Amino acid sequence: MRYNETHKAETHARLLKAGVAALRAKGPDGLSVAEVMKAAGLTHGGFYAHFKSKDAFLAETLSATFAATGRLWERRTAGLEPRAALDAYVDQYVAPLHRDHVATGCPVVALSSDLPRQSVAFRRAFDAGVAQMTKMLSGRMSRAGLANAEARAPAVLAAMVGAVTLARTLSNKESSDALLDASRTAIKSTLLAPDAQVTP
Amino acid sequence: MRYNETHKAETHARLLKAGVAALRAKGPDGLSVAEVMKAAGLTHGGFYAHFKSKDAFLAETLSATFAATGRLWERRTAGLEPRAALDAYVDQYVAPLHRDHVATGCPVVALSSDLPRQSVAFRRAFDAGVAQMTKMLSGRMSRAGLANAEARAPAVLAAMVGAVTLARTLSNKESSDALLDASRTAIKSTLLAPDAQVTP
DNA sequence: CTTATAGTATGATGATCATCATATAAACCT
DNA sequence: AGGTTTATATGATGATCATCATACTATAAG
Repeated sequence: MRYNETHKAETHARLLKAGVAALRAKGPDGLSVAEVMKAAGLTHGGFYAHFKSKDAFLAETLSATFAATGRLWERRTAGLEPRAALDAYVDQYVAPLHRDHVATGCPVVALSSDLPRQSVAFRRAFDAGVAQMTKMLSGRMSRAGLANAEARAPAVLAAMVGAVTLARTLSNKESSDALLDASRTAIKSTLLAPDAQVTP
Repeated sequence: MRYNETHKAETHARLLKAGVAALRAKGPDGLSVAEVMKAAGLTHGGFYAHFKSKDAFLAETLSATFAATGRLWERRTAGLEPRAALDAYVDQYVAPLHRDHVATGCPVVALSSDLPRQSVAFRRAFDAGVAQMTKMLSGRMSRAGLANAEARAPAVLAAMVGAVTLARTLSNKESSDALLDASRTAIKSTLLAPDAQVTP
């Protein structure tokens, strides 16, 4: 059948949305083409009218995922003073709620170990996503008056990623909560380390 | 054919060894039964005489992997003074060499995001492995004269895991090296934080 | 009102895979 | 020496999957 001009673009967007919703939960390999099409209310055959390959789809989905989570975290700290926004970011990232929701949480934590086994396009998208996150954190840090933000942001992000990663591996809830508490505290004190040269 | 008593146990061990060699590189799902058998010089059919299922094999392989890397890190710091051993552990873990060798590196970094999609047995083995690593680090810390070792070890381990995880996602070598440097420094200064109460 | 069109559906193909049933063969025991 | 045993080999089964070829169908354009 013949559709209006925007129809294909709308379907494309719908497929991406379905991909974003499922990628972190199922992983790049666990996500099947048929499943994505079904989630968008279609059958498997038409997929290749929208994407050159599954790999291309995954790469595009990953970019969309980073973009979406980026917006989400912006929204969560919107309206706060720079310092409060930075604190809130760390507090909410290194938290049980984040740990317990892989499917809507940080894609770095959800997908990092799949990376070496994925296509070049996927890895490229991942790299860009991490760069975006680092830039965002660095921005938050410098707006909060911390010096050396650009140089220090990657290590801070690493500590945050590691905390949620390890917290997810612990089956004992108390231990996991305690780890998050300890990491949150350590990260915040690292933020105020000597070379941070806080401006008033 | 009939073999001597130890033959089956030897083959079992050989299969595990093949699994250990491949698990971190290919991931639990990317590793195929036939491939493991072939690596051990056998054909696929006999697999189920040794393991109840692929999942059971993966869980056993993961335990063996944690055990092997544990021994490896012990060996790497053997003979050093407690304080030097702790330093060496952090230095070698948060390092380019570790980042560049997924297949022989820390299983937590290599497999963390596969965890939610694996069997209960696998997750249990992972949990035990992390507990072992935490205990090992905690031991190193307290032998090095640091107080609160048991409470602080998990967060330190998280920062180490996060550093290598994030370093692996960065395609730019310089950025990745810089991240490792910064993280290593931050982790070491965290080790000496106020509540560490260093004993002379 | 007709027709060309383009987005989807149906269905096939070939690949990979875990798992299992059965056959084989060589060494241990008698 | 010969029958028994048992780890391993061969081969089949059914499932899942990415990808593609082809058929359909409703509508926008004429």
